[in-house]
Amino acid sequence: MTKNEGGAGPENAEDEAAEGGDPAEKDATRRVTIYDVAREAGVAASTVSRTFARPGRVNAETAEKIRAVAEALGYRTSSIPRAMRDEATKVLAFIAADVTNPVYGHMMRAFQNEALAGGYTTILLDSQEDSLREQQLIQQIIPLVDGLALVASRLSDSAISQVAKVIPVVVVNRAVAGITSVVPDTMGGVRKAVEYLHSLGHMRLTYLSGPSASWIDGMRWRAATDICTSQGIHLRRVGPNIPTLRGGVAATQLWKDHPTSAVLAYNDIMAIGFIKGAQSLGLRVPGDVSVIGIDNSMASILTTPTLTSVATKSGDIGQRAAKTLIHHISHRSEKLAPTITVPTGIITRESTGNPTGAISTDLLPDIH
Amino acid sequence: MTKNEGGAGPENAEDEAAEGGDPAEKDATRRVTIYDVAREAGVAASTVSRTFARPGRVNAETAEKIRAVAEALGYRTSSIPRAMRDEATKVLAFIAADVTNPVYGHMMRAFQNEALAGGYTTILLDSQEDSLREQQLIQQIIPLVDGLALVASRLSDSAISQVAKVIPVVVVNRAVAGITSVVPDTMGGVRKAVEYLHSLGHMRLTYLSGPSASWIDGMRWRAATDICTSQGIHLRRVGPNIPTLRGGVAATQLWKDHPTSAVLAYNDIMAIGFIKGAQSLGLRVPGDVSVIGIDNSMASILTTPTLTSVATKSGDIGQRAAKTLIHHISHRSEKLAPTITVPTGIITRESTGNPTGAISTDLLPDIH
DNA sequence: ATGAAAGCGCTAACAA
DNA sequence: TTGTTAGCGCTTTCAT
Repeated sequence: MTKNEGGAGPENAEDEAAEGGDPAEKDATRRVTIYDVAREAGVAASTVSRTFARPGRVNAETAEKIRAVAEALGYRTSSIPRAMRDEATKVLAFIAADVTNPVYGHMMRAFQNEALAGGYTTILLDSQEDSLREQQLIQQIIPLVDGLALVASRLSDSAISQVAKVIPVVVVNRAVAGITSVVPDTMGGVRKAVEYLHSLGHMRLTYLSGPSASWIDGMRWRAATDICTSQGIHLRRVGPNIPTLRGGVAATQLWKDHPTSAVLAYNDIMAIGFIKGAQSLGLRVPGDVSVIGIDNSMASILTTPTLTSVATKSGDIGQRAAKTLIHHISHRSEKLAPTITVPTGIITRESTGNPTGAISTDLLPDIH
Repeated sequence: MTKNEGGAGPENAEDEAAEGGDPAEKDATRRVTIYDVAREAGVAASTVSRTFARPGRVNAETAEKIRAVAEALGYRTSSIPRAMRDEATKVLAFIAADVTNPVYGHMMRAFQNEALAGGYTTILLDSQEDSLREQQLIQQIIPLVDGLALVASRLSDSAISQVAKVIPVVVVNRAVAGITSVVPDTMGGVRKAVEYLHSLGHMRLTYLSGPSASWIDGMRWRAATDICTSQGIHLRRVGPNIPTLRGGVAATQLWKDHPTSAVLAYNDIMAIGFIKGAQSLGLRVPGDVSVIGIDNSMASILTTPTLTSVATKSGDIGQRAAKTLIHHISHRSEKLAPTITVPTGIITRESTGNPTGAISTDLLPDIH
């Protein structure tokens, strides 16, 4: 890899001064090394090395010349040998369960920007919601990076702890004992949603759960349970469901056996699917059923009605995750930071309103 | 890096059997190497190397034992030394302009799955639509990967050619002379859209263009020009615009100075923004203006009215890109494959209909 | 400030 | 089949 084929190479015809009876008649298809640069610049390889690895430890003029030669020769610094010696590669991996979900895209961006500020490059990996694939990706990538952000990981707690022994890890949208994690304030967000519904007059709520392997889904359900209990609201759970539009539509069928005046969904896209499903049943939203999503994604303003949603600032999460991870890397011996919670809010839109009570009982008299 | 701190480590108290008067009293914080494994297993380092790098060239029993020891010691294979020697790392980089856009997420997935089938791991990088950042990411990542997929690159043709001299490259959603590229059949897609509008009776069309640095935007405009000319349709261009919902809304203002009965937007999200803008102007879609997007993203079925859109199978593009790139890597000397075009279709939904003619002229009589 | 030379972890070439 | 040994490109002592 990393080299040209034998094709045309017209651009460096004049820089091989000492070419005549040259000592190394290499095949001319290798990549350029510090030795090439050193020879060309008339210095020792170590000087070239220092120029790039330890700026300042070399005479400014010498460095200048070396950089010029390196540039002309097309030399590229590489973090690889550093990695071989157990040193920093200055690369961070962000392993998400689903890169197709814009929420993670935004999180990754914030992560990347924060990482960049610390001198790190970020690479994104997609586990496709598959724990085996996630495990393989992690093993593949460990040697290349200084730290890992495991986002909505589908791995078991013990598997994550295992990984964290080998390399600095921060888990996102999940908590694992002993590992630093960054999570949204689920309890707060769900509370706001439930209290809002309560204030509207809703006394019966269904939670449309997400993937069974999702830790955060469990948190959301737990939060809903706690809050509904304390508020005296009747709560039901439907699921697990596939967290897609289709999954939301399908959930409508399960919900309608025991309808409630309000529904809280695992995420926006499922909430929208549910709305579509309800509408195709002839129900009106929010007239017959109020719906709240979670994520506050762009989709929430595209649908009709627009979707009330619990907003977690994914940007903040990404930023905190990067900051924390970088701190870990540079202070490996320090005690682990505790779980970091990012605040959450609720954005009210058109999908929520006062319950009419009429339709539900009318339509489906079998609720007890 | 790659090692635990000296902190609490209660869980592995039993696996250090041969610890007593050990020969190498290393500092115990290094990562485990093939030498560690070799010593522990009582074989030569090269045998361990072969076990992982060249399976089959080693006695099954020996290999078995070595694997066991390696596992116990926590040894991890690394492609790094291979990379140092200019050999394969079996990693591919997928550099996209915007990971926040689900279109690229899907493309990346298909790419990843195809790559996996060929034994490659894929990493995703986000240039954030910034050519400087893209350039830096590329330089950073080149030493770690065997090939690059440049998706919707914002780099100049010459910069891309430069990169392609150093490492196998496939450009996606763009064509660069001399570099293999995978692009949607823009001409075909736009033709279908225009012909469809024509069949509906539309004779005046506006193209809402995207980012000025986008190669594919140029292609779409060019295709629209060609086709409208041959069909005798009046075409206008509005933009460049930021390819976001907001950008689409803003474009409405520019459009309304010279309204047309139909609008083709650079992508779905802009099309939806345009619809929102038009609606807030009191116009009905498709009654007063028909709108077509490009991408056929999920957003197109979330809005009201649902959006007619030109569908490019991003999955197919990703797959072809991976296939092509891998072929390049293993056949570097071969002549470059030509541009690969992926077919395109049109999905008609509610945002398009017959022109009424009435409103436009009525509302804005200054069109000539 | 710079050079010479000894590694770093791993693979390849050559023996055995 | 396995061990020995010599690199790979770069960093790092240790001199100078």
